Amino acid sequence: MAEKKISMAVVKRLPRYYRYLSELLENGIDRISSQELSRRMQVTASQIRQDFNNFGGFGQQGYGYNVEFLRTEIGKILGLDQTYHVIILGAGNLGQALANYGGFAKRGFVVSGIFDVDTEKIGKEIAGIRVLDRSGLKDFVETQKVDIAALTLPKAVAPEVAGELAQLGVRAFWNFAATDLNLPSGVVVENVHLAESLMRLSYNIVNRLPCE
Amino acid sequence: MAEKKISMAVVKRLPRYYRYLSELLENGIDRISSQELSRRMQVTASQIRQDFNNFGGFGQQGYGYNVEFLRTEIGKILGLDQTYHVIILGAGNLGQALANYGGFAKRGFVVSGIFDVDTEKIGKEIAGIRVLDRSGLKDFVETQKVDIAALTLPKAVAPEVAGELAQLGVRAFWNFAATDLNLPSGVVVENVHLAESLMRLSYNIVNRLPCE
DNA sequence: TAGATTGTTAATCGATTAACAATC
DNA sequence: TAGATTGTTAATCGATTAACAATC
Repeated sequence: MAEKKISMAVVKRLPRYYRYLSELLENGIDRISSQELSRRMQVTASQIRQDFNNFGGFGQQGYGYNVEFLRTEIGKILGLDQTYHVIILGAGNLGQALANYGGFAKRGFVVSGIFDVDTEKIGKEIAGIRVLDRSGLKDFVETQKVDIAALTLPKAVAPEVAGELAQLGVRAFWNFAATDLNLPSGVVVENVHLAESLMRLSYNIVNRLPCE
Repeated sequence: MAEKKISMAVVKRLPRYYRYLSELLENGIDRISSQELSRRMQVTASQIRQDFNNFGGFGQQGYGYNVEFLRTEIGKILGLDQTYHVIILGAGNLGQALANYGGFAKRGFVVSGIFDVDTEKIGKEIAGIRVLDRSGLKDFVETQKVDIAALTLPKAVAPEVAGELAQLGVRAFWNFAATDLNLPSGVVVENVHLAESLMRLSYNIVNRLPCE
């Protein structure tokens, strides 16, 4: 299906729309105009309408948008109507934090395995899941469905482990290691580089604060 | 000092340059051309030169860039030549992960306090730092220097706690809570919305994979 | 119907890329 | 000097905003 190409700028904004729509729904608000959403989200109403129209008409002239419908549609676009099996590579603090965070399961991201090489950690349970030896990774991936691999391991080993997993058929990576993964095309990578985030913060401390 | 305004697009790329330059240096490479860096980083040489030139001439015609010099200069621009005192609000898994991550201290971000309301956690030590009762927060901020507050607490309380801290003079927030903070202008916020990151990943799984 | 608000086109703005003169 | 590569201007591309006709 050759749909019109959605720009990355739009895609990056969708999750935030989804969050705001979810909050509106929780607050019992069932309809909203682009103008009112604009006010709450601090983006232009024009942009909101342009963004939504990339996917066809979700609104109704003279009325606005139905919050529940819009939320569901954006959820579908984001692929939140599906279940994803996630394995976590690295049972350190960050890996544990991800495993324990309940919010993901709610959105259909189910952690089905946690792997490490540290014998101290192997066998322990995190969020009800036993930590497995990374030597059993190949076996696991070949027998279980794995949609996403979250990489919370040292940057020295991340590219290698990711490469192996890609070879075994894993098509999506949530990368927390401070390195770029160079994987075959067709494999998607979402990077979370905390060190870079912190540097942007310090940039703004140094360069923004004195002025405005 | 009214320097030319640097666009956010450029600022977002600086930490990645910094990372690549650090790696080059580790590998003993002391000089690099925009073309070679382009090849490694998968961005255009033109963009690299434009980016660096926002801050004045770092290179030399016919030679390229001196890696160590360039890295130091970008480090200064990013404010990495300073020390920042960080407090962590919320001693959950994510807060612990941040406190334990050694990489930050290396870059001048020193965790000086961790706060929680859970009596189970208060008094415990994380990464050598005792977890304090959040009721003592005001006192702490008034007597110690606090440059950055990392918010790893539930979204329901994050805006309120951030508001208090801003009132007490904290000017920078590293926000991991799944909510937007509406703070007075002059206060800088860097958001790390893991749920949104994961949604972008699932979007790409659903919408990118079948195509290319 | 009249009022409101979308969907969509056109105008503007900003960011990226290309090209080349300056210069090491 | 000749070759290489930056710094910088000009051209292109894409994203955002403004405006308004369509329509509920």
